[in-house]
Amino acid sequence: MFNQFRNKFPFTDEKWNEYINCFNRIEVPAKTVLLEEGEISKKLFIIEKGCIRVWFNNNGKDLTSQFFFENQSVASIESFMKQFPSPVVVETIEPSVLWWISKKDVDKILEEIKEIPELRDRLINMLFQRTFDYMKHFFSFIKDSPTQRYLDLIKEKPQIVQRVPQHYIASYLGVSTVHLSRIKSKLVNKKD
Amino acid sequence: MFNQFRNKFPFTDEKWNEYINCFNRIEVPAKTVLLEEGEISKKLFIIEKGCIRVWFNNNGKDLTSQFFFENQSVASIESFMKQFPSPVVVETIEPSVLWWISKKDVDKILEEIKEIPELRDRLINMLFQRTFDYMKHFFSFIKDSPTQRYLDLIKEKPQIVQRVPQHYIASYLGVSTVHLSRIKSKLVNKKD
DNA sequence: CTTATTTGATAACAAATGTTATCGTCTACC
DNA sequence: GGTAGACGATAACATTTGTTATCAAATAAG
Repeated sequence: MFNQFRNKFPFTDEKWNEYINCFNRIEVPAKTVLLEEGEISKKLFIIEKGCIRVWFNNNGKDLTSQFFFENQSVASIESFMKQFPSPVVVETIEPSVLWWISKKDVDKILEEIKEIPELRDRLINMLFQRTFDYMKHFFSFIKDSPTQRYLDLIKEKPQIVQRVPQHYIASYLGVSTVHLSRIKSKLVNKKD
Repeated sequence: MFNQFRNKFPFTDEKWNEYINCFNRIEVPAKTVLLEEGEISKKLFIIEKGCIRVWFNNNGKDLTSQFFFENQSVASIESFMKQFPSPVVVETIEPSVLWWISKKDVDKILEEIKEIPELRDRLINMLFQRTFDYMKHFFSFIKDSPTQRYLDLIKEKPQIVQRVPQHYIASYLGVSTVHLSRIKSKLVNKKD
């Protein structure tokens, strides 16, 4: 699982192994809640196999804000970083194989590597990039119609359209499942 | 104009005056465009008197993303910081008295004060805060109805409701002017 | 293999929102 | 003081989207 990243980090083999050993492998079924709303996040997950969604409760309906797939790391960033109660739920969609690392170990590693400016910059960049992605998603709610958002999703994140059940996609696009069905059927008819 | 901030900065009088002298006072009528869409931002503005909106063109209709009032600083942050073409237009709403400072002078000052960690942190915090505000605004588009957004606006930013023409508020809330009128009239009737 | 659950499509109706047009008021400017 | 333009309210109608209900297909669990 981790060997593929080995050459990206300037650590001694000893350090590398020490860090790898902080991770714990688990297998969970579909629809496993990894972090409840209101809970304080203590674990960061990396996906070996499977798929996770992050959502929050909005007047009884769930609104999906992000999807994650293989090799991505997942947490309620605000809750994990600042140890606030999480505003979101983290939940598997498919049966998944995950590796988790505790907040304590992450802090320890971050402390140890903070002298390596190359890594620090990469980390800050990662956080920024995620923030930008988030912004872009929100932005599209204001700018684009649901139909346009769906077309963009097909183009830019085909994995989501292919692997995720449609009602989660509807909740990600901010429309009802019925309306997403309508959108799809209109698109098909337009092509004819 | 600047004396009110004097005690917030740990500079010698000499440095303070040098920095103050980087600012240029201008008076402009209402609806003056301070930064065009696509232009690279070279000036940061501080408002002594008046009111500014930042908006972008979305399929021919303008969509206001932010309002600024007295004592706030205004720029297309992305364009000013990274010298990209601006995605937004910066435009006065009322006749305004502004102070501007050039990108060059800002860079010079930032370079000089980067050794003062207190100031650096305050600056980073400011940027973060603005990003959070932005996020919060976007978020409300997904979570809340236009009516709810309008009620929140009255509560949290009464200045906007009081000073800004209604069609700009409609464009800020993401609804047509007609619909904002409807929302207002429904609210009035409900109170009776 | 059988059954329960999940998923997705569709219809019928309701509610929200946009569009266009008209009118009245207010304000800036000559 | 008169006039053009900006601003806001309202009506009538169109379009988009949500809601509820029903059915069919796919999938998972026993």
